[in-house]
Amino acid sequence: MNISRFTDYSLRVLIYLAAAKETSHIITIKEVAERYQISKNHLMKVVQELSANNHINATRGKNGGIKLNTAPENINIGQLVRSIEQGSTLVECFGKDNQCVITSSCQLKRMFAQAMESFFDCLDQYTLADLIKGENKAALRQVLMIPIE
Amino acid sequence: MNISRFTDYSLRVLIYLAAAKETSHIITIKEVAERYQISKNHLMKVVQELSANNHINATRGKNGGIKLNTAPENINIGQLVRSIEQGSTLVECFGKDNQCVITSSCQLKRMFAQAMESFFDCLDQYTLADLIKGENKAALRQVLMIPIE
DNA sequence: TAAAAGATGCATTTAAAATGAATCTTATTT
DNA sequence: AAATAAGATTCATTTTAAATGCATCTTTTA
Repeated sequence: MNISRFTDYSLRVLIYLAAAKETSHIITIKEVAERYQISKNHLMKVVQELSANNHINATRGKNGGIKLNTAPENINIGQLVRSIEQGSTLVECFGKDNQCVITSSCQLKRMFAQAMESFFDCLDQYTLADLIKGENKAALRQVLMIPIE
Repeated sequence: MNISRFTDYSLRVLIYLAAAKETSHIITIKEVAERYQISKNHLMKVVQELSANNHINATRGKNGGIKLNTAPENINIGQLVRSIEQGSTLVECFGKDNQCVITSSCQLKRMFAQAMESFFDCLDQYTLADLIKGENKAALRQVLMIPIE
């Protein structure tokens, strides 16, 4: 059972931006990629999607960068992961080119769909704010080398 | 979000065996692979693991074959999928070679672990028997061409 | 107008999973 | 015993989706 790195990176970007909130310094994709030591190219695409979904605001050009578009309290983790992982195929029968011969008389799809809902419902309890509260915020700023100012 | 074909096939084998229960005819891996139109080689490995976990009984040699080792009512789907998918890495930080720099101050792992538990807890409500009850059993026997006798 | 940011499309690489193939082991039947 | 038919095991190969890289385009500001 696994979730794409794309989704993982999406969360990392949001965590970075949330941890850097109330900080004057401008955050670029390059910086985020460097601090996490991950592919800038992949991160570009991640950012692009987060931007398309209005979770973040990306501005081009000199002094451009990325920032949160919504308060962390209003970014729900379940909704977010759902939207990114939407289109993924949990098992063959969820997919477009399903070839399983018992599909018509099989209850697995229903069952798995329900389990998946439980998964997301659980994540629905959390917002981005929950990920950076208390001691975590300072710790994240330190390890990500985000200047406090 | 996805689950391996290996797990999918495991469930298909069990469904086949459960649907063929109370039938005198001996079931072989070859037959199951043919009826589902899937790789026999892969299925061999699936069967091997199901056998190792005592879910099914495999006998070698002439007139050998596979059969359920437990009543379908006693094969819990959640427990089964958990055991097969155990060792999988939901996201990087669940894995052995985790390189994520914020791991120590990140709440995602806890959160995802909880969501995964919800997923499996949901599947825990079902047993193999639930997958072959009512009209489903006859329908499965038909599409899988299992002789009724 | 140059530089610095993100956007986009295409190509390539990677890693995991799936599959194939060959051989070994076990059991049964003749 | 020998032949046959089943699963078990190991190693190699293929497939596929995901990730990454690269090149170019667009936008913004100094």
